[in-house]
Amino acid sequence: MAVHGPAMTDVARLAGVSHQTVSRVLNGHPNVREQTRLRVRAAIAELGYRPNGAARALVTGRSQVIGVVAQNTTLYGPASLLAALEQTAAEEGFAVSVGSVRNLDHRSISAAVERHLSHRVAGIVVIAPVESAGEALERLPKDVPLVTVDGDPNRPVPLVTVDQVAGARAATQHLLDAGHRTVWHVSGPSDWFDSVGRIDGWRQALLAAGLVPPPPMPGDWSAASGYRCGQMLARMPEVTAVFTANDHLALGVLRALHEFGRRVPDDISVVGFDDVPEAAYFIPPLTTVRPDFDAVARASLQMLLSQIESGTGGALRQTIAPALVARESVAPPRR
Amino acid sequence: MAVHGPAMTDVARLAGVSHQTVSRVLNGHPNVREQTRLRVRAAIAELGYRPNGAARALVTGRSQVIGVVAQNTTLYGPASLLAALEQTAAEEGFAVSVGSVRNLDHRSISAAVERHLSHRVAGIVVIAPVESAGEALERLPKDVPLVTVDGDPNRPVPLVTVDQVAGARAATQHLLDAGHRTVWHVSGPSDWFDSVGRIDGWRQALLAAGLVPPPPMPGDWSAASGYRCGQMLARMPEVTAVFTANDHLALGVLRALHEFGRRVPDDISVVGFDDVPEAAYFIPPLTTVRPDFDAVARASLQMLLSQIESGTGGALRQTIAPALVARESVAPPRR
DNA sequence: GACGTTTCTGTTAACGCTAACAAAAATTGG
DNA sequence: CCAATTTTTGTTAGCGTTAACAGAAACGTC
Repeated sequence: MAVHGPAMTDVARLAGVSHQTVSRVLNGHPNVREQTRLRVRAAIAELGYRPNGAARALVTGRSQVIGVVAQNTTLYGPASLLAALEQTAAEEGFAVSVGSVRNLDHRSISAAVERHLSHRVAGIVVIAPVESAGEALERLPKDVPLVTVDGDPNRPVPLVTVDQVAGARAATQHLLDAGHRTVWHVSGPSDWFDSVGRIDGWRQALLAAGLVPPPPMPGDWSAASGYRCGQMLARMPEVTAVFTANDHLALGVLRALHEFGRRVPDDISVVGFDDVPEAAYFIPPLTTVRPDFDAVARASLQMLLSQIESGTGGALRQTIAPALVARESVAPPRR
Repeated sequence: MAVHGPAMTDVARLAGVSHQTVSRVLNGHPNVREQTRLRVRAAIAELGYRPNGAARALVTGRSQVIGVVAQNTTLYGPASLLAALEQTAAEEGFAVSVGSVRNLDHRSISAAVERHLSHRVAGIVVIAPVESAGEALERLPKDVPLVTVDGDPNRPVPLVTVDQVAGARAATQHLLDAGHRTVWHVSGPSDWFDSVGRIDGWRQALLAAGLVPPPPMPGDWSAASGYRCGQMLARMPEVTAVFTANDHLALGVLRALHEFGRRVPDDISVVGFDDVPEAAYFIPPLTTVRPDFDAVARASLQMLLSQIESGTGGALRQTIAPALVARESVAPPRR
């Protein structure tokens, strides 16, 4: 395609120096005379020169790009995470290349990672919330900086994760504190670690209160499945409090309860997870748990960068605590 | 960082051929003996060789990467678009590099584009829904394949866009057909083309029916602003039908109406735009307009690829028609 | 079997940059 | 003012790939 822009030698010629000096100016090398630096900068500006990342990547063996592997970036959680990662990476001078994936199975993940590797990305962030993803990761080249987000807590891979257990415990405790006798749970898909953690936290809170957890009702994150679970819950008169694994499930539950004439929070209290921006405008406004996606992004990127710089692939671990956001969907049970 | 993987010459040595033959096998060049091809493939597999995209990009002047510039990829529309683009691009063997941007002003956009250019992306897709973005685009190098999505219809730049006007007209007409005397509108921010188009379509439908459009109420896409507008609408007894510029605005309106005891659809009908997955679980299920993001992504990518291949920067234009999705939030007005 | 074609394979030279070293210029100290 | 040092600049050699051309095999044809 048409005119290749000017190269370093063109800048050098215009500034009356060698291309190496231009390179030094570009990379902030200290030993360049101020006057020379200015002349080079002027030449760069005049020609509209842009360094060629490919050439740089070739010679240094590493591009200023971070690869992200994620599934379904339409969901609120992954989308927020991706956006936050991109922002943080940009601040550090890194671009973000997305390799989204339809299914989080071995092959898809490996393929996405391969694509990133062949572009010589500096490091890879895998948003790997399901079991099958973890396996794919263990057979990756060991020399590629890697961080997983919301991945398997039991794998020896650097991991940043929202503290699902603590969040779920807080949500459940909040309902117990309001006076409810027990709390039901609409869960996410059982192969997501997020789901498992949230089930776990809910169960812990109940057990700690000396209660026997009722069977969790399995959903799939969607409002549709929340609606189906809600239809069952609505018909069970003993249910007064429900914790759903995310806000969209809660939305479905809310509608089912509404249809069955069970009022929220008067008859049943509901707590969600994620704090999607719309949660405050559900009917009624939803009490929920807000994970700090920015913090997760920052932590993962920092972890990745330290690997990139040091070259060591330490198996670190960092957990971000979420916060409960109280709104109107919780009230004491009526007696 | 550790071991650089094997290079083409290593494969060549193992297979007993020249590196150029390896290159030919990799690029599907026809004139290679079947037997040689197999030997090379075997060597590639044995060594776990991965072609170096940077080297390829350097010599061809173009990487297999498409840059996407977008704002706020957390919103449903942009997120869906991004995901669809990534899918489509992957099918064509392209990676997608995201340069999201806090504000869609000149400088941010230019900066994001610069970043992409310095990585020698093959082309750029700008999701540029606001006025200020357009200006930045006109001063870009002319030789970079570029497509804008949801951008300014009046600029000489290749553009793919959802037919906002037709969608809004359909939504409004749907309400008029149900028997409503007029239709109110809660709009998006006035600097978004999406908003302008939707206002336009709404207005057209009313004018075509011989009606005088009431003043549109300005929102900002958020449920919060929908809620504020809804509080006003709820107090106006003459209002029986509302078209909101997106589903989240509709959610806010629904809640305000609910609080004021105005029932939907019995007292007031509401139609949204976007068909977010949750819309079917609002109270009541929301009638809305569904843009086909996959189609938009396919069209933009195809347009971009044809520019990349041909080298010509034709100012094409393509419009994707959205579809009305009827649910329960619309009913005839009570007399 | 010699000759022109076609098909396949190898050789060489970039692409634009950084790293490593070499040379020149500026600075210092006596 | 000369030598020793430090700072600044230039030269050369790759990084791993593709493009362009050159050379070698294989295949017909007479």
